[in-house]
Amino acid sequence: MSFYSDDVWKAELNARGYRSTPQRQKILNIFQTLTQGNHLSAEDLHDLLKNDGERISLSTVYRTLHLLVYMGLLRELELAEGHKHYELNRPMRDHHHHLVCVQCGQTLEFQEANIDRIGQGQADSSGYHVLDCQLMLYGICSDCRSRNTAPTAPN
Amino acid sequence: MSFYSDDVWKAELNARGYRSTPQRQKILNIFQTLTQGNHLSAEDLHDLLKNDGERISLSTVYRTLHLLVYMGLLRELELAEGHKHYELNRPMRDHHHHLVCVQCGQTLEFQEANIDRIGQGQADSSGYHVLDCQLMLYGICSDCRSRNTAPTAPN
DNA sequence: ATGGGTGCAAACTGTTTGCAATCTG
DNA sequence: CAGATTGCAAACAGTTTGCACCCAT
Repeated sequence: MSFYSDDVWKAELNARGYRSTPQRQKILNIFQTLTQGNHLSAEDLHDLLKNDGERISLSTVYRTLHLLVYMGLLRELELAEGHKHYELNRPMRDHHHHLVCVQCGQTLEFQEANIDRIGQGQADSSGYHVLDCQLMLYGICSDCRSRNTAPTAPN
Repeated sequence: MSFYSDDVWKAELNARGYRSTPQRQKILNIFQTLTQGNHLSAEDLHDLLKNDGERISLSTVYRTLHLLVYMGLLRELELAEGHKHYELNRPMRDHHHHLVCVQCGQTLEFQEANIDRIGQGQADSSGYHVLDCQLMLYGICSDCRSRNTAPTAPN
């Protein structure tokens, strides 16, 4: 299920002028072994590493996340929580989209190859190299709608 | 070009237990007269109001933006700048999507009715009431790609 | 040995909140 | 008049940055 072995990724990093470090290897591995559909915040990832007994600072976590997004290996998700989440970017397969309830934060995932196709087409015709393509649907789930019979204040 | 006249919106607010205030009216009007394709951050909006001689606090701007998103009148955009932008939500017409270059931040808009149709279908079958549907494409524009012959560091 | 990477702590930015005063219905 | 809304200032969360030390290449 791994896309990059440690040394292939090391080569990839070196080719771009970056260096392979234990922290970077460890972080990529966490994402590569993460169950499909899970996503981590910077804080989540930091805790996870700490619990694993790793010695790593939150700054390095942030710096590595940026690097991985920049290299196209991770995708950055803006869900309902107010902070970013990250997951492995699987451009061709298992690529999915998100449906978020703006009231309770419930998040559903779904796949839809047509969207990726359309997005790819748009990017091509604009000369962009696609790193990520996400359809974000924001709405109100049926539970919240039924709970809303009485007018409620946002927040 | 206005969707809500001041008193129709007042009625809408009252029907939901909210009150119409000069600040809220003013903010909605700004968005309703904003040129299609423009979007404002909370700060932008606050400056705009201040320059117009309005007396309004940044907190109220934030609170009103939340309310408008919650009511489905605005859509919240996560572009490349690190803070949120808002624009009028035009569900049926002029609805568009964004293509963002993660390196230079250049943003292109495009329309694609099929996406909205697919999104709507997904939401329906999950029991969601859609407030917003946005396809976000993140990539690297051709200018940045050609500028990238030498490896560059992120940030 | 060179210069990229890390950890730490401090700074920063955008956003939220508590509270007293004010305005709307 | 009751209760929703505002402005202010202080608090907050997540993220970024400067710098001295460390480690890959």
